[in-house]
Amino acid sequence: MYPEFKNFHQYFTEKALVAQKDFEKLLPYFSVEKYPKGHTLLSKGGVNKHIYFVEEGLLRFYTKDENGKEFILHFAPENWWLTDRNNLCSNEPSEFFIDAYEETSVVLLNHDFIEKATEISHEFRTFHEHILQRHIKQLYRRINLLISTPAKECYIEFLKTYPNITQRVPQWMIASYLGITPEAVSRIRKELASK
Amino acid sequence: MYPEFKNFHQYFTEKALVAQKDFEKLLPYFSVEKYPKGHTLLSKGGVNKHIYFVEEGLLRFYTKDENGKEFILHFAPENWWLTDRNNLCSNEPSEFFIDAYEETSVVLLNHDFIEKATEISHEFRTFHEHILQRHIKQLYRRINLLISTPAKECYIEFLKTYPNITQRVPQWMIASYLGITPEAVSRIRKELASK
DNA sequence: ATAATTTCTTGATCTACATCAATGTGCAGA
DNA sequence: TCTGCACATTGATGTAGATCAAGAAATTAT
Repeated sequence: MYPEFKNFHQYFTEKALVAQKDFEKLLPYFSVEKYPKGHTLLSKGGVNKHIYFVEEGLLRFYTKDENGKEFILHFAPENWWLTDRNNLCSNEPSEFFIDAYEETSVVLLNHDFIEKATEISHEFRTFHEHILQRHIKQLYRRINLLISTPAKECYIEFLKTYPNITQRVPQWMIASYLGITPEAVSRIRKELASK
Repeated sequence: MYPEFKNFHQYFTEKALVAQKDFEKLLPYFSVEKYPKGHTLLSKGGVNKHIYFVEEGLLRFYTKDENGKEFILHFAPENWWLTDRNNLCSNEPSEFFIDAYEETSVVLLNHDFIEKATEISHEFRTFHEHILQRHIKQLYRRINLLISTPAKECYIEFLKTYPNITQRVPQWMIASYLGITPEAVSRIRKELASK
C-alpha cells in the first residue's frame, strides 16, 4: 500500500494513531518529491514554508559562517521531520540551509495540511502537539550536553540519537554537528575503539 | 487595571492582540501565585504541568550533574514564559529544575487554559503557534552559537538576549548558562571593558 | 559594627581541543 | 589499471578556557 510513501503512512497510522479513513481524507493535501544527492531545498535568505517528512534518504539542516564553514544543527534520516519552523509562520528570510546529502524522497506538507489534519483527526492533533514538545525537549538536552559535557560524551550521545548515520556521512559532518574538528572526532573514535 | 497581573494583561492585549472581551472570558482559567526567593517550583523527577508567565521577578530553568553542579538552560524574567514542555503532555518525570532566584509572582496556566484560549480567540491561537515556533528557532540559534562561536561572542549574545540580567544574578549563573567558568566570564568582561 | 559567607578578580599552571602539516586509504573516473 | 581526489589518521605545536589558589570586595547574618 502506498509504495511512494509507505513510511509516512506507517508513521501516521502506527505512531500518530491516525485512523485509516482519516488518513485517506488527507491524501489530497500532500505530495511526494524526490531530490538528487546534493540538492538544496532551502538557502539562507530564502523562504520555505514546507514541512518535510523524510520517506527515504537523508537531509541536513545547517548554517554557514562568514568563511563558509558549515555547522550542522540537525540530520533528518528516514521517518524524521524537518522544517525551518520560523519560516512557517512568518515571511522572514531564513538563516538556515537544508539540503539532501543522499538521494532523498520526502513527503511535502505545508501549514494547511497541519490545520486540516488537526481538524480531521483528534489523534493527530494530540500527536502533533506531542512531537513539538518533544522536539523542544530534545533541543534543551542538546544545549545541556553542549554546556556541560566534554566532546567524547557528546559523541556518544550523537551515536544514540543517530544510530548508523556514522556510516552514511563523512566524519567532518559529525564534527560539525558536535562543534569540534574532524581530527578530534578521529581521536575520540580511536580512544573508544581501544576499549 | 488588574494590578496583580498587569504585565500578563498587557502582554495578551498588546502582543498577542487578544480582544479585551476574550481576555475577560479567560479570567476564570488562571491564577496568580507569589513565590519567595529560592522557592523550588520543579525538581528533577517531579511532574509539573504548569505553564508560567513571569509577572514580576526571575525564574531559572536548569539541570544538575552527578556532582550537583548546575547548568542553566534558560532564565525567565518579567514577561517571559517558562515551562517544562515535556511535562505538559506526558507524565514522565522531569529532568529539569525550576526555581525562583528573586521573589517572583507568576501567572499560572495549564494545558486547559491554552485549549480554552485557542478556542475563544483566533488571535491567541496564531500567537501561541508563533511563540512556539520562535522558541524553537531561538534554541537552534543557541545551539548554533555553542557549536560555532568562542565564549566571548556567546557572552555578547547573552547580553542581547537578557539585557540587565547581568545586574540581577551572580556571575557563576551566567557562566553556567554559557557553559564556561565564572573566572572566564570575569576575564571576558575585563577584556570587553577595556575597549 | 563585626564577623561570616558568598562573590569577584587576578595570577600560575594545566588540558582538551584547535590548527597545521604530512602521510595513508579508499573510491570514481579516464 | 593507474590517477586523482575526497576523506581519515597521526604527530607536533598552539591556544582558549579549565583548574587551583589567594586575596579583595560585596552581602548577609549576628
